[in-house]
Amino acid sequence: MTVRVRFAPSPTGMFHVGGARSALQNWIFAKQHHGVFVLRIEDTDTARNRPEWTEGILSALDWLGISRGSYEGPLFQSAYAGEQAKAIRGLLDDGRAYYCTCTRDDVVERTGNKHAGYDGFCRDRGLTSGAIRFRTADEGTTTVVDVIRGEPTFENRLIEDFVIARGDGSAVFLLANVVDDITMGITHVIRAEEHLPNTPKQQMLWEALGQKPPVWAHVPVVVNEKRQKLSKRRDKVALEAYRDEGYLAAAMKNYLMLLGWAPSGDREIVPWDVIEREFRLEDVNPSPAFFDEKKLRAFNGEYIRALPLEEFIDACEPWLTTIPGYDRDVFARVAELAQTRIALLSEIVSNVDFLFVDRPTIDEAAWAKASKDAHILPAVIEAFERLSTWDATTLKDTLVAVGETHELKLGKAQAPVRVAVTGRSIGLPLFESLEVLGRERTLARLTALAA
RNA sequence: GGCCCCGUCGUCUAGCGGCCUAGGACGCCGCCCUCUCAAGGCGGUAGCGAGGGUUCGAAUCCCUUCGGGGCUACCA
Repeated sequence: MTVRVRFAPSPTGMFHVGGARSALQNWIFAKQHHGVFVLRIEDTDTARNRPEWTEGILSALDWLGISRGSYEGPLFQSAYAGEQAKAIRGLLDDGRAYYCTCTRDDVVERTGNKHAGYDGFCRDRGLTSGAIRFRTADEGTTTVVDVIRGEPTFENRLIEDFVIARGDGSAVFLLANVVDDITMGITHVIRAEEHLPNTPKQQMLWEALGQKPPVWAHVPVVVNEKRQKLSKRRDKVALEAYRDEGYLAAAMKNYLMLLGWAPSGDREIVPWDVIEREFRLEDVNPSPAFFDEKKLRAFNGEYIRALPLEEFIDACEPWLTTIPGYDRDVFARVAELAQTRIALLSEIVSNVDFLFVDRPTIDEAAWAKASKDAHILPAVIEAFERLSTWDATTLKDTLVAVGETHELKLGKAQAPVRVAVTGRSIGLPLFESLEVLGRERTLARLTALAA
């Protein structure tokens, strides 16, 4: 039997990093077993269903290396309404399901317990319309065999007769999800732990529909610093947001896979093919993992530094081309110096923008500090003007000399020059920057601040 | 409230009865290097939630307890 897994996101307008992790895990599992990865868009909630949302999912997967055409789909849950209706009909005919017209309030009123599950009021009323509930067993237990969690067991009497279809006949998630999985021949369901409580219900459905349940694997949820499940509402969860800040896909993938799992040996930053080879679902740590952006950022810095120079330059361009006057050749001359100084690609802008703008914006706090020694500027200008060669070494020697006559060490002497020329107190090595900037522009900026 | 899951440094993890006076990574701190800032090098900080067992021996097995989380819709 060939392995078939699925990734089934609902279109919400952004791609959740936790979803990215699940997608990657499913993808690797399929690949390891020479199986098939199915992408199913769960679009049955009309409130969250827009074509562009789906496109967002496809491009996010693309970014992660799960490219279009390399998997089955996208399939749409809405396209399987017929199968779902058929399954519901069958369950009704078999007496496994029944119509119910109770509202939540009715149930609470009858049971006097706002936490109580459905009381089975409509079981034998022989209704022919309303929502449809699945009749669960009153005794016994349902055991879910889970690759990561062992065998969680649930008491059937505590599982209420749950709704499988709305009043209009359309399938509800629990049922639609199962019918689609059956229709698509899914053999392994790898998804987030939040679905674990649903699993006994879904397993009952698989069995009632005459199918052997799939192998389940509930991976731990990704949590925030307060150890709550990462939510779109309060946390930074959009994969797109990280991408736009300049996180590299490779770093993100590596980091995501380390949430709940680790490759062999005392190492964490490893090539993707090692992860693909070594990852084992059964080795996934069952406890929730904190999404630590600090660590992700450190990983990203390492990945950026490991980039061949040309690739680094290419990778920076989407951010650099937003600077008027950007020139690739000029950037290429300092790229190597910038590479060790950024952890996010977006940070490249503040490191090199002074090379392209007419006049840098002077950071006030930086100038307030550096201007204490700004009295050397006229002497620096004079010395620089006399230079016959304009290169980093000469510039440095010159500033050292000027500094000495003013009893300023290089560390002090460079400050006003740096701020005047780049606008900031921190940045690329100064003399290489001046060399690339050129004599004319350097002197103009020094003169402007010397006053 | 009920059900279920989880519990090793602040964080992510290694560990699957002796190799552990618990290893690595991020963070943090210090030192070195140094024109700023990084990068790099070196060193340091810090943990088996608690209590009972089982065993010659427990981070590893069992029980209890405490703590955290998830689910609990005619959403997915």
